[in-house]
Amino acid sequence: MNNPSIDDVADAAGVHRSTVSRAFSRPEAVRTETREHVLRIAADLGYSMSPVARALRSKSSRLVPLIVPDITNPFFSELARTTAAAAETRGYHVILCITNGDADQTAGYLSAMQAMYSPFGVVAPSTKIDLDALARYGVENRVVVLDRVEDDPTIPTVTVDSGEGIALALEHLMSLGHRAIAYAPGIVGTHTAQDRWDAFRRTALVHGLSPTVLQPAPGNEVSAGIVDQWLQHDPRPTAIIASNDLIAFALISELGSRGVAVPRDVSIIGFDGLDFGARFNPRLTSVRQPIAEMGRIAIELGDKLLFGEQSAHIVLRPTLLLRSSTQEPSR
Amino acid sequence: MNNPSIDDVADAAGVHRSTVSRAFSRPEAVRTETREHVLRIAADLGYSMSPVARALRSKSSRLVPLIVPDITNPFFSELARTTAAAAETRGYHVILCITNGDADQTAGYLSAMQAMYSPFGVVAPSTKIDLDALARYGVENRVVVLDRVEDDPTIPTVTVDSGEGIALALEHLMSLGHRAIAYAPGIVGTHTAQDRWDAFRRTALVHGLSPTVLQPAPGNEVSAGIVDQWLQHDPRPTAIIASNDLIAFALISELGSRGVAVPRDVSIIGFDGLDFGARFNPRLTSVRQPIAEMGRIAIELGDKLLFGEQSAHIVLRPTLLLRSSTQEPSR
DNA sequence: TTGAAAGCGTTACCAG
DNA sequence: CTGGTAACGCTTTCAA
Repeated sequence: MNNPSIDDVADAAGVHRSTVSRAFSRPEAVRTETREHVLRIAADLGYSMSPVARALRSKSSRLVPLIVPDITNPFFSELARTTAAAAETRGYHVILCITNGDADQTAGYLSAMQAMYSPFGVVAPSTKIDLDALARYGVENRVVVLDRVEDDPTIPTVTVDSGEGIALALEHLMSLGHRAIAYAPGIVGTHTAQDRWDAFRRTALVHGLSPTVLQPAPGNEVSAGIVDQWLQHDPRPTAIIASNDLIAFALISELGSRGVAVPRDVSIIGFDGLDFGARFNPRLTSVRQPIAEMGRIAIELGDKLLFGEQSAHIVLRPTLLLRSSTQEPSR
Repeated sequence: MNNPSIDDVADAAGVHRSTVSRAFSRPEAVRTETREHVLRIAADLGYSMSPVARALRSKSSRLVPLIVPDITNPFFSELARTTAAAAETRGYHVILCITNGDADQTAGYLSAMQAMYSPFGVVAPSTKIDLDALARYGVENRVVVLDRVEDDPTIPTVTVDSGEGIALALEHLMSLGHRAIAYAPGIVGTHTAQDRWDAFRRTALVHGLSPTVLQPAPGNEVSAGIVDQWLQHDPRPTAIIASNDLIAFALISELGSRGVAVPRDVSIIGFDGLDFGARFNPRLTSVRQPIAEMGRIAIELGDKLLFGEQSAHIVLRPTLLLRSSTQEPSR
């Protein structure tokens, strides 16, 4: 027989199908002897429950949408990896939802999530825009928001302390002797970018530095624009904090193509601490976000949501990842 | 009313639920007038079909597993992006399945795929091992294999012509004046790696070159091992073809940390043509695989499988992506 | 602790 | 072309 159903198991075990059902989903509600017998027969028959039938009847599946703007961004792909791993560990399956930062797509995924009876979803939003869609579906649904502080305290969030990260970067550069330190915000509009920008400004002032920001002229390619700004600045900053690793990579590439070497001519520190940074040229010093924990905690929070637990707001601490893209200023 | 069911629509439209069902799934089997009326009412009510109930009854869902060894590898993440986009276009949803190259995990995903009534799956296997799992689950005829030539001709495949890609790389380097050209195979065991290796050997001989292979000593870190080999070689190769972009990145990083500059001291060409290569330092010249097409075609082939079409074997042609990591040899 | 019956929201099949 | 009936495989009452 090909795909044994619950009735096949019930018949073979000489019990009713409700007993088989209970043996799997509420083992404590079945006499030990019966349960073991049923599970044995089920194993012999190679039975496995139909998630589809279960979802239809119980109105709850194990399909967890992971909503990200762009999976080719290594931050999100590392996040996807850790989230998917944590999900599988707990018997969930991750549905990959790539929005390209488009609110309509996000909305579409959220409604698909309802239709699939997803127990909860994990959202790593790019911009404010995604969250409007959330507001429409998210509150009635169950959603965990990553890397984004949310106004609504009922939505659980997992974030990393931007202020601490920026302070780590700044203090590292200062300890190397840098004083003219610039910040490269990159593409604006994302909430985390804004957080880091603010933190830079604040922290620089605290340390008595004048906060230089390398804002590319609009219309330019971002990294080219930042390098232009850097070249024009007087005094020219001896170190740059990039708002994320991707910006740092692009910046170093652009500098390289103009004959400026990192860290010889200028130190660069990123923000994310992507594994890939260890294979960049030069190896990228960065503020490391605990991405593996973020994924795991997101799934745990979602899981807890099901048991009616209070929504939590977890703030993780970044660490410094010392590699080869920073050194003492040459002057 | 919250989630209107098919019966709600039927009642509101004054027809039977079978008619509503047909209006959606086999429109041509319903009189135009009736169909338009039904669809209108359905839209008014905000009705959308329950994919779960449909899957249970029809034994077919729109959930397509995408099975990859590692999503943080940019080749696979770009593939995931294009595949997911193509899937959504046709009303499929991609389930992200990350195997870490583990056969058990692959097997688990394949059986989950059956349980979810997936119409087909897309597999980008890492090693031979993944395919054994495929065979065991008897889902051979519901799977599209990417980037891997399969022995069984009934399995549809999408691949890129390795021979042509290697020839493109070799001829590019030769046209620059290189004669001492080495190949860096990187991690072995994957089928495509083997293909490219063979192609290099063959093509080098055709061009009258002696095929130098930079095989890292076992136990070493791969990129360090390759660089060691390169340093020891006499005459020292003036150019290296990396078996994929990731190896090229790691190689350039390792060379950089030893004071060897690319392309000044040695030219490097990758294989994949990842978007990210444009942000590397230096910008990476590479053999470009048409990743967007691979994803799209994979979904199309899967789609066709459902209509009982013959399984196809699509071979795509690579192109040369000229950037900044190659130049004339200095000597 | 177990059994029986009634759905969950669809589609397949057979009549008309 | 449309309507009715019976499933799909499970969970959830409610009774025993």
